[in-house]
Amino acid sequence: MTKPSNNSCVSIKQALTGEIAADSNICLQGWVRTRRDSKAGFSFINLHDGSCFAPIQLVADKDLPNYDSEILKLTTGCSLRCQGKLVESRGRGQNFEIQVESIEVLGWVEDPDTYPIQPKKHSYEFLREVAHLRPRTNTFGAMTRVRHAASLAVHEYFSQHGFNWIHTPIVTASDAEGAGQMFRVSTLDQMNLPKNDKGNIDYNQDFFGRETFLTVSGQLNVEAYCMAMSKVYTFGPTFRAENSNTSRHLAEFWMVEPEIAFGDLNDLANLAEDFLKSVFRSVLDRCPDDMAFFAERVEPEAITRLETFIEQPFARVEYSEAIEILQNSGKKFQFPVNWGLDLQTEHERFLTEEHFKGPVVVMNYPDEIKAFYMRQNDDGKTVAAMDVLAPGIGEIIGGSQREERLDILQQRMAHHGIDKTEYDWYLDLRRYGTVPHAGFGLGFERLILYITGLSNIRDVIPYPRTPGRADF
RNA sequence: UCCCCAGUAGCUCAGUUGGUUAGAGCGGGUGACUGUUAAUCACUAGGUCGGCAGUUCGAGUCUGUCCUGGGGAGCCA
Repeated sequence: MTKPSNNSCVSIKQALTGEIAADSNICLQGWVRTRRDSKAGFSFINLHDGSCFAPIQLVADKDLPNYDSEILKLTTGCSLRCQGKLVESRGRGQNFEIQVESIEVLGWVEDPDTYPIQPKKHSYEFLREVAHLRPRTNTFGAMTRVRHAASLAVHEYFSQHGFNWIHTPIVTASDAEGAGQMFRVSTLDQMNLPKNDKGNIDYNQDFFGRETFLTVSGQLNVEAYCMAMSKVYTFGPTFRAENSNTSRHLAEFWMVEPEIAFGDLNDLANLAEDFLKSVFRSVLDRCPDDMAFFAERVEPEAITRLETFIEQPFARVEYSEAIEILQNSGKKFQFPVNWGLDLQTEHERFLTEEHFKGPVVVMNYPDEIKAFYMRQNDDGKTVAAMDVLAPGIGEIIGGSQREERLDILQQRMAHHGIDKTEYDWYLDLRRYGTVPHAGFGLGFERLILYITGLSNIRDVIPYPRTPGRADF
């Protein structure tokens, strides 16, 4: 027997936003956040269902048949279905509430004493240990809705600007993209690895007939589609096996990588700026309650700094100028500032937080510290690379114009020790109708960090994967 | 991977120069009270003080080591 259809139920969001007429009889389903009893003969139950930030208040009268047997025993986390009338609230704190006509308990909390999610402040560290239950908290509910809104905003922006979303592969054979350590993908018996005549592991016998890994970037693949579709982007999971233990790194994260044909580094910087502002605007519009919560409880500037970000043009500075600014700052840095060295975290922070007091695009870096595919500038010593630095989180976007000239790309590959045979297909893109093109990579979780004001990247993805941890 | 910090009740924390039976708030249970808002009040249950080894008459407290977590750095998105 199946239960009666519940499709007559509405979401708490629908009930609270005035979408449903007052005095309507409606059905709601959700989880109990708190219960308060009045001996005057009723209980208040705050119910949440993830549809919006606010819970809805159920007013359950003692005359309900299961009042003593069940309703008085509801604790935080219990799930229930409720039938009742949507009425204007007689109390303060909410406009509408539900005058309950019936409550059906769907799931009890079997041991309320040890149920980890309580209506109180928990530490983020503790909540990471219960990552399967933390979406029931205000913070993670809000983060989840904001993450969703930002995802949609990414797709909407690109779609409205004529980009095609390209589903680049997760499994790759490229092992030298220069973007970091890779996770091996293999079906070989780890206890009994086949060897070739040289005594090495014989990957010819592996699933793909060769060594394969999880992708560290969809960029090279998406460039090929860029050379046909003109404007493309990837948005998917990315894997780095670096032993990075910081609040800004994950082993599995989501990356957005647009690529534009017929464009140069300035076009790319324009795209980055317009794109970020559009996403922020969209999240502020879609998630006002969630953002208000972050501003109130997590980061007071959460909303105002996004608004400022949207209004102000990005500062743009040449790498060489940035070095001069740092050298003339009078600041004592722990790491040296010299032309040819990469910017350290402390340098990025000075530029964004003290000198420019806002986001900065740093352009045209020394070629020696950048990847092989970045376009050589005419000065012979820099490449057309750019980083977008944001206050508080550092590098949020890294990108470049790509080297579209076959001979120079081959020289750079040789210089970086890249095996040309592995990248012959990539060189084909320069042999057959090459055009100037450019693209960047955006760490999606870093974007969510910046939007929410949360400070640890493990708290803006449902199940964080970091060195030594792959729970849940 | 390197440097620093932390680990005490289900959770958040206090615990003095080493000294009897380790405390509080929240959460749970019981009761009182109230159109309540993380309600309030009273009572109550709940702890091998991260593991192991050591110093000491005596260790939550000191030492070593391991584990776990956090912050910072490197690497990067």
